[in-house]
Amino acid sequence: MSHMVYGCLMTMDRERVLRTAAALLARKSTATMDEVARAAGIGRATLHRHFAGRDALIRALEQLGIQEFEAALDKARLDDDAASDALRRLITEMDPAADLLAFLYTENQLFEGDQINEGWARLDARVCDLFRRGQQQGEFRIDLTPAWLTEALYALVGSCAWAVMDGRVAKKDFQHMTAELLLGGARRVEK
Amino acid sequence: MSHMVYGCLMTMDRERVLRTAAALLARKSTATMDEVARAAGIGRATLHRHFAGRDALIRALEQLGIQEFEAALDKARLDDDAASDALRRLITEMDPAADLLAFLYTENQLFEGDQINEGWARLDARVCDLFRRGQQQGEFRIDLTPAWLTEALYALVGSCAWAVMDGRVAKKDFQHMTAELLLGGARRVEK
DNA sequence: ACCATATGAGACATCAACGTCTCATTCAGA
DNA sequence: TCTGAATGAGACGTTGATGTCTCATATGGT
Repeated sequence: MSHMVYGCLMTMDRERVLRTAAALLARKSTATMDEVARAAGIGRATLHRHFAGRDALIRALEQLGIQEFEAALDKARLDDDAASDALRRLITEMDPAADLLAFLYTENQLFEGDQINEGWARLDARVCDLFRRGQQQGEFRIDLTPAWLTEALYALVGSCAWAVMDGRVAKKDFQHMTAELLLGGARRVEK
Repeated sequence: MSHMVYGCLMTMDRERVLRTAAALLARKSTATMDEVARAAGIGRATLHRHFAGRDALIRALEQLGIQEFEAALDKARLDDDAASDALRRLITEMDPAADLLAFLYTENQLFEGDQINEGWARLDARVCDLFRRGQQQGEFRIDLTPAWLTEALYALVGSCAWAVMDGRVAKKDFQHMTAELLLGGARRVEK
């Protein structure tokens, strides 16, 4: 049966196209479908065969981003040991998907309430729980709300990814810059 | 002469339109010229009489943002006393313009090299100098580059403004949340 | 070598936003 | 009250991106 091979090739290609699209759209969020196709090295018609339209492409990117972020959350084992170390692990795991997440973070404002993927709420909750645990265990300061720390994590990951793309921050420093700034701000100050 | 009155009214109105446009575009960066006009309570034709086109509107917003940011930098007296306190003052002064700056920060990626206002470089340098001074005086940690701390300031101000718009952070907490997180991350840790 | 499928290139209609225009109305100052 | 400028509403034409279509070609499996 060619169905197995067909399906496999499709998903592989689909994956590759999505990666390329994410990389391009992270830099230029208004990139044309034609530009996306060229960047992926395929024709515009083929791009439309994979994704019904621009909306479908963005939604697929959103889905991919949710998957990657969720995988990062799983791999980071947020409930193990100190919250600081868990946060460090999370940032490390987020690194490969930073571009995609940065794009989705700024683009999410466009999903005007009508159709927000419920996946984000679940992921938000997991991150929020980590900060809350850190606060309850006396590791993090309590005057910064978990919701804000969560928001700050996204913002710093996104802006650091953007700074790396623009050459203002070295790629190898991504984890250190993001983690240290956020941890320094979140950690409780010993008196 | 009606010219004086005319000019005054125009600039006043222009200012008001720009404010409204900034508030709207910060939430929905793809807002139509028609939506911008409606939001400002004027007709689309009138909007075009004030600003030659969408480009001109964005450029005017950019100019306004640069002005406001520069004024904030001046009022914050970045060279006085401790760098920490100067940074706190800066964030306080940025508060009123946070929405506009948040919009411009995310929108700047669209100015693809061809026409970047040189004003930003000057402002970047002033902020960067503040962080550098803090490092040289032993107040800030030196493993985070001034360029990254500058970027982080923009990112945190922007995302906090956005969080306030969405009700995830209380408006009165803007300064505290932003300043404390950034300062905690920037400050040198006593051993 | 053959055939089915996927692909790339391009043509085409559609559509939304833009920019320009006109015209009736409103409003402020003389 | 009169007059001229500014405004709002709307009617255009234009443009750029989108989505759909066809057809020739390439590719991969048999």
